[in-house]
Amino acid sequence: MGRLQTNSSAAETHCVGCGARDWTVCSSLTDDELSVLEGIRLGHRDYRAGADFLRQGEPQREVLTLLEGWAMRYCLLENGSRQIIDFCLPGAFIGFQPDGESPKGYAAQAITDIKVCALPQKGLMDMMRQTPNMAIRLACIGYRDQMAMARHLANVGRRRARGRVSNLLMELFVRVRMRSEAAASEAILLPLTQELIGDALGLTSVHVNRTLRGLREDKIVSLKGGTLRILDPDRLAEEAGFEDGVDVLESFS
Amino acid sequence: MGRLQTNSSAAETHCVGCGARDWTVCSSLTDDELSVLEGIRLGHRDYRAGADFLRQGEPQREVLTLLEGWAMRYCLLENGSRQIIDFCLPGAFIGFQPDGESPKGYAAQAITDIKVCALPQKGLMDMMRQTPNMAIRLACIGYRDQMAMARHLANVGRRRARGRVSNLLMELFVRVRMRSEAAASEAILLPLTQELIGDALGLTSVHVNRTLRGLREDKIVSLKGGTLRILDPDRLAEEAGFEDGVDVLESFS
DNA sequence: CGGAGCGTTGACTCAACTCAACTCGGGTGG
DNA sequence: CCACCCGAGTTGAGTTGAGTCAACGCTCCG
Repeated sequence: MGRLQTNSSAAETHCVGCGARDWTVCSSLTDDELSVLEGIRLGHRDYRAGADFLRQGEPQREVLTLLEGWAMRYCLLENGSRQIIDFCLPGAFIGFQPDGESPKGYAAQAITDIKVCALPQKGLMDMMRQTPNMAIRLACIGYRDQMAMARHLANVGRRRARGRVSNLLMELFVRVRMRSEAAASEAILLPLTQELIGDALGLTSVHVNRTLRGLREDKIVSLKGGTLRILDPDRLAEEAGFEDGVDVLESFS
Repeated sequence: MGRLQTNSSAAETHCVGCGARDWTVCSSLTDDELSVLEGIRLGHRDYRAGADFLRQGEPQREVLTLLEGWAMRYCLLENGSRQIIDFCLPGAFIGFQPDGESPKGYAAQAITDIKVCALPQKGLMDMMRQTPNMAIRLACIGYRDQMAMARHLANVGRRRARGRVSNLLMELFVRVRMRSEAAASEAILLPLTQELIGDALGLTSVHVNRTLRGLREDKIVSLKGGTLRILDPDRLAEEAGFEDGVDVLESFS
């Protein structure tokens, strides 16, 4: 379901040459540690846009690192609505749960076509026991993501629609910019529908639409056909509640 | 400011006898590891209700384990409003940040008078490098808290006031119940003002008040003078969106 | 050519906010 | 001991931000 091919074969690159490595768990591992990791990994996988590659309520024996494309983690509520927890960019570490046996509290879905690198939970836990470096790295990622989620929570809980949307766009802009070498133009690709934005921000897609119109009419941003253009960075930062403009970058994944 | 006394002295109990231990980082450490930890800890501290024992924007060289009382972590927004990230009960691990030097993204405040156990960030990191067990434990806590925060986010983003309040009360009830041996009566102590509840849920205190009135009039819960009484657990679970009633307990801290 | 999915817009509704007054209880100082 | 004050909780009236419902346009794709 959505899965394109089985574990890809010999053609698969080694971890050392991994394009996403700078953003993954694997960064800051020694070459030795990296080869251990390479020993236990289950290989790469591709999923189509829209594929649920991690299901809520099911236990999960694997952990995934996003290598290419956009994904998201989300919670499904009993009332049928969906809360998007976060948007994942290459390097994101998805699905880790200390207690591998208990059912996951969230699901994950591919937004664009994606490629992931799969690791067995168990093998990873074993490795953590032997190489503290790995355990530390995982802990760091866990707390970093926690911070990002706290910001997201504050955004949803305490800002009006315009502020929420501005804040999210700003955050995504920054995150995308960080991993593309050339920071030349102010346009980035944002493969999000208005419904996705709404589900991340606790708004309806209709209201996201109106809000975006407002921002467009005020010449602050334009989001059209998957392209986000920041027309007035200062105004946007203000609407978004970024006090220090773009200095906060460090704290993003 | 709010601090009652300096590091308490010899009277301080050993980690082995720590009353909060079952809920702390320290659980699941061997006696040896525990004595290492005991070697680096900075001692206990007491803070008055209302004291900000961890400030947003300042780097933090210490990590705290809550031993007694209630606390909260919160974000202050530029617009002056406050978003409560979570409520902390004894055992909570507060203030850990992989990169100890960068400023904290949130603050923490005592809700009641509290007692905490302080550890140096640096010492802890060193210990993690030597005892993988500790690193693993920290990672687990980080991901567990992440899950709790995701639930909180979903609650705030995708439920109406009545559902949010019900959900929060249910969660707190369960958490408090878990750490009190006798689960006899249905009443617990909840030292939260309506304003705190509002700031956690993205509501105004006025609206929390009306919502609580509604729940009281419907004979679902009563929250009066710091005492929470669940009058109709089933209805509450339904309002709160707890599908399995009280089976989800495991996943709480 | 016809759908399906996404975006856009308008008209109407309603949940939650704002503002403001008033109560109640506990603490404090004269 | 009493008057006062302050913080928390209540309640009402009016406002508004966001949701709902519904129609319609556009584009891509089969």
